[in-house]
Amino acid sequence: MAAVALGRREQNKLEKRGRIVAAARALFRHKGFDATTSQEIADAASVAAGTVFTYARTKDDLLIMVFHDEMMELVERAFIAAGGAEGVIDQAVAFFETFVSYHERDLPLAHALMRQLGYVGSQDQRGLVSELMRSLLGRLALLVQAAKNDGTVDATSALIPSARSMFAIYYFHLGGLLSGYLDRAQFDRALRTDLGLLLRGLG
Amino acid sequence: MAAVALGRREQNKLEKRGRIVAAARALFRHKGFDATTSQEIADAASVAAGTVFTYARTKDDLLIMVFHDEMMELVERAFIAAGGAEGVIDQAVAFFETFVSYHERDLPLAHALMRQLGYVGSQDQRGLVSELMRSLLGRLALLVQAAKNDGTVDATSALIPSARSMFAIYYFHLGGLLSGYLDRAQFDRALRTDLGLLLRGLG
DNA sequence: CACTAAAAATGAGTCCGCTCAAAATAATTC
DNA sequence: GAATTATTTTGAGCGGACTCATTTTTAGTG
Repeated sequence: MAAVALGRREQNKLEKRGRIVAAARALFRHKGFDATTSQEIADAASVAAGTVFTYARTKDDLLIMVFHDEMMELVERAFIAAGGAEGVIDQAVAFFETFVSYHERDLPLAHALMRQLGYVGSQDQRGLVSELMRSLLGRLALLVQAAKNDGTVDATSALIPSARSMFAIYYFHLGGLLSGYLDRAQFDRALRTDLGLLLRGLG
Repeated sequence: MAAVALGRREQNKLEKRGRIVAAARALFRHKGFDATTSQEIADAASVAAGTVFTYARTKDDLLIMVFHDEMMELVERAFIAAGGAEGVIDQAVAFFETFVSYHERDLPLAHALMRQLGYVGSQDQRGLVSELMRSLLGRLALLVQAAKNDGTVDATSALIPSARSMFAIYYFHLGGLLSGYLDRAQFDRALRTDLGLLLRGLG
């Protein structure tokens, strides 16, 4: 194997970090974010209480870390799911529903995550979040590009603005769903309606 | 005066609540949200530590309360500001810039507020937030309605979906601004671009 | 007015996220 | 391989949000 030029130090750190994030993930899923104490995470990862905070500045950072990897994969799955649909709207809906289905398995945790995404504090977080956002908007932009080639979408529409507007609409309604303003059916309807509006345009 | 059918009890509660929220507002502005302790708020309002939490379930609730009244007024000011512009886009931009200017006077506090809006916990919060949202979307819808009468906006466009899509776009970029991904100039540009896209439509 | 019931205020105490000085461990130098 | 330096781990301790049994205040009643 190449690239095993990591000393014992780096090896250990990487492995320890993995244990901590895995412990946090398991506990967050099992007991919920708030009900999980940093001490429990430390115990489950077999490290001292303080060690947790050398790998994550705050408990919130830990939440972002827990989601980051899974979400990066989800983006790919969502993109594939979108490919199974016809037309930008249905593709976008399929894309976003992949995320919603994922969140529906643990709504409270998804809610906790959304709190963090709305409040990116540390530099570490910013890095992880913007990486995720770039990946997600990139995939969405590919869908728009394909529609432009089809002639469904106007050739002059800018890719990134289109993608982020779609995401903005999704994200707004996701907030409604997770905060309990909308049920799933209302969410689906609102998402489709507003994406349709974006495609046709107000004017 | 009519409607002074409030007993001493209700009077006192109302007055005390006012003192607590005012104290919280002053301290949040002066020291920041995190740096302000609930004990300080209690002291400034001349109540015991525990009393604060009979008027607000959590410190976060207090933040929502602090903003609620001001934001309700801001909606009206934003609507008036929008009236000074021509065309839906410029009107919407003027509308939203009223909020941004307001937030710019205390970006960290605005950031803290946004964290809460993304995580509505208690029933109390839901009430305040949805009241605010209804008011805001209502005003935005009036702008769209006016544009429909002008013929600028298609007569078939649904009012509420249009208004909330505009808001979703604004809110997404506001997050970028407050989290430090965008500076003010980038924010302004992105907002205008994406609102324009919504008006013209992708298709 | 006394008296009782209900509501509100109180503040000492609990719990938990996070810090930081000291201890342990790994890398480096001679 | 001993001594030195650099990095990582540790866990007792601190600060602060929030709780709840007790006390105080108000509203109702004869």
